[in-house]
Amino acid sequence: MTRTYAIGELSRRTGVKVTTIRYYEKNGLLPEPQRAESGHRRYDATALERLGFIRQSRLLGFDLSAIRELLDLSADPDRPCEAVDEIARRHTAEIEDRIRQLSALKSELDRVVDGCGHRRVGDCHVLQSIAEREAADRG
Amino acid sequence: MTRTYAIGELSRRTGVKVTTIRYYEKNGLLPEPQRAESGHRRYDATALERLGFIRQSRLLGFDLSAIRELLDLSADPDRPCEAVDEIARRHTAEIEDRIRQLSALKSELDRVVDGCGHRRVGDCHVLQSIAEREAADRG
DNA sequence: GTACGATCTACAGCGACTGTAGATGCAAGG
DNA sequence: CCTTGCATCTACAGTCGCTGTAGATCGTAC
Repeated sequence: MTRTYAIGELSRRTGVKVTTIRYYEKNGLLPEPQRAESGHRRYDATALERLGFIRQSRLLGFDLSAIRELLDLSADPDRPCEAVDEIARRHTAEIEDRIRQLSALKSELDRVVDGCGHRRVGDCHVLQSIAEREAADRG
Repeated sequence: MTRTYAIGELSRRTGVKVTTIRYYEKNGLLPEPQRAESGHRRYDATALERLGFIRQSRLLGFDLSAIRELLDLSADPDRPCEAVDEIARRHTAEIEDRIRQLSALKSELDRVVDGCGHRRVGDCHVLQSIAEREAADRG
């Protein structure tokens, strides 16, 4: 008879909020747990581990559908792990893209903000630059 | 009698989707336009300019409440433009933060993905690294 | 017994849209 | 004049990953 946890304790142990745990359950990331007579959810070590995995994946920026895939794949330990690799690399590539986009954005913004001499709004450099940017579309 | 535009033409000229234009109107970024007898919206050059400004601001990553502020400020050309500058700099700082976060995330991910030798899922390096990451919280 | 916190369900709200349904309008071709 | 086909209209639901709310019940400590 191993230890079980109420949802609040699971929450404390993983750092995932109670409402979020229920949300994960409703969205199929966590299986429906057993219930105490009172109707309260009771979790075991397996659930603790699984939720920990979900949390770490979220911290790494994986979205829930990617996490679902990772969990599904890990249920099947004999399959080759190319699919796992694929998901991780795709995600890395997305983050690289995002960094590139944001860096481009930042240089645009720097150009816009640069040289604001605290004039009146009427001839504000920032507002003018925004209004005049028609070339740089599709960022 | 200057030229007016139907919503579809405004959309084509600014690159903002028709539904998005109506959304902006509902959320107070665009004033309610005049209507033709049929009930169809009719826009003028002022609306075209304002929507262009909104689009460029969105491309620069400003959120709608910041854009609302910018539009409100620019309605008052005699005020000093410090507030405008403030908004732009705050936004730039947020983007710098975001880039820093994503860069940290990317090195984490690189460490996780690194050295996947296409094993079986059962001893997949990627899954293990995620499962074992308990130290690096609060990213 | 009673007070307080934890848990329950069910549903609304966030931001910035996007998509849908079902009803009209309008301009061009036959 | 009639049809075809797109544009436009309103109103509302769905996206993602939660968060917050209301109102009820449960469990535990005093």
